[in-house]
Amino acid sequence: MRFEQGRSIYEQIVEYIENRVLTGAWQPDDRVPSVRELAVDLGVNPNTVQRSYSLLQDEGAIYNQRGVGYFVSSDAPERTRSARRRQFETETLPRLFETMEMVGYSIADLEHAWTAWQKGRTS
Amino acid sequence: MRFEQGRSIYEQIVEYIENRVLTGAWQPDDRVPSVRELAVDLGVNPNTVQRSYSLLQDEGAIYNQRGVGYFVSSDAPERTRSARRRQFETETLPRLFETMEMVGYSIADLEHAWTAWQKGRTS
Amino acid sequence: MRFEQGRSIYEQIVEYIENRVLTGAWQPDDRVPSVRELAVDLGVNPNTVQRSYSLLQDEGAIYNQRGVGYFVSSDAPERTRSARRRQFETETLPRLFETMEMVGYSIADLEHAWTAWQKGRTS
Amino acid sequence: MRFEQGRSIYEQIVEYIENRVLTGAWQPDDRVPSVRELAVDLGVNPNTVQRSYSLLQDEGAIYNQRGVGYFVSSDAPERTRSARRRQFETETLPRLFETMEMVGYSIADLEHAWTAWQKGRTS
DNA sequence: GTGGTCTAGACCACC
DNA sequence: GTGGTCTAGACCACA
Repeated sequence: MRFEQGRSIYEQIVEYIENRVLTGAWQPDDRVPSVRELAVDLGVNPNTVQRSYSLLQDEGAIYNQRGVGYFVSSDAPERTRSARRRQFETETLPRLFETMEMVGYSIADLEHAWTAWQKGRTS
Repeated sequence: MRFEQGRSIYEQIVEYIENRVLTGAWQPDDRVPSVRELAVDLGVNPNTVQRSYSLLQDEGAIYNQRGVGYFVSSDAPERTRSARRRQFETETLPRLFETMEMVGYSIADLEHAWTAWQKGRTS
Repeated sequence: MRFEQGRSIYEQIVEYIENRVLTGAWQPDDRVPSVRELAVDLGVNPNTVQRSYSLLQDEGAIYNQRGVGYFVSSDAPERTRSARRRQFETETLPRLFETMEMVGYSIADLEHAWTAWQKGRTS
Repeated sequence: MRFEQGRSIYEQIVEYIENRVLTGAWQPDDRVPSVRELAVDLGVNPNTVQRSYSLLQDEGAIYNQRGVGYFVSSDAPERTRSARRRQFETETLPRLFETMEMVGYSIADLEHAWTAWQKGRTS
């Protein structure tokens, strides 16, 4: 995984893990990688991973079993999905529409882009 | 103008001015407010405005006439619009589509949201 | 005449006038344009031209006849030429040579550039 | 390091660092001094160094690793060298040649000066 | 009047 | 520890 610059790394890790959960790659009660393990994998400071895990735990997406590790919560998928969806509707969409109007991007353009993107996705 | 927190002020000023240009509120060769003037208007430090102006000048959106002030470049609208559009297509859209798929938001849903937003816009 | 940005306008005007003198376009005791006249020609604030003229007068390149105008000094060509030459040898050349070494530009390269430049000059 | 007056400090810092890279004193992926550190070394304000680093980052000469520091880019030497060379050919040389013609300095004179300078360099 | 630079000092997010 | 941002205030060159 490569990180974009301009956004904090710990946020990108959170997003990465949420995506794993949303896509079902990680199932409820699966054990997630240990802090140190993931830190090595991502080439990142363990403190940074720790911060991401703490945040995810606060949100209830993962839980900790002392001395054992972190695990995916049973309701993580629904919880994460609804949170994302709410954020999507209240933050992403309004901004999206404003930008579209500003740069002259029509809803038709957007549909084309969507189908094009789906093709690229499946190929 | 009020500033969101979490993003730097000078970036929001840049965006604000670009929007002025995009919407045609400021025409090419119009003089933009002086650094000090805008600083007072926005209630920020002149250095902050200065930074925004320098950035806009680097992008070619405005130009400076020594001892007189800053002016909107003749090609500022097209330049800004195409820059925004490119960024929109390469950064915003892919992320958007991924999120849509992840949270189960269809292109039809998006069209509904669009028409709803447009109504709210005109009313 | 178009001005570069990054250098002060009054300096460029000084240089411009010195060049007229060096090339013989303006001869000793010729009258130079009035401050206002040149200011209009160059599309510049009269104060700026005035500043250039004052500087040239201090250097002895031009002299003023009250109520009449400015004139090229009799020794202006030699004076200017020797000043330029001194500056060239003490400031320009050392810097030039350092840059050449830094970017790997040989004296042979420079000769080629010279002949090429001369050709472009005559054509 | 002592700064010339008449040019901005942050530009001289940029040049200083580019020279370090060009001469190979600083190798790709070497860590450059921290902002605060260099500021103390040079006896200037950290903001000034920060400005230089931002500029160098924009040019791609250095990159930032969040929370760690700045590092020399892998292609910094070539990139910097070619940029300098381009600037040399398009800005320095034409002006040089014009001055030479104006003050009557021949290419032969210049070769002599070059060899003399080289001797002074090695001794 | 204009912009450009610099300092001093503070606060913050991040690693 | 690192860089990033912002403020306040000053000084300067320039038009």
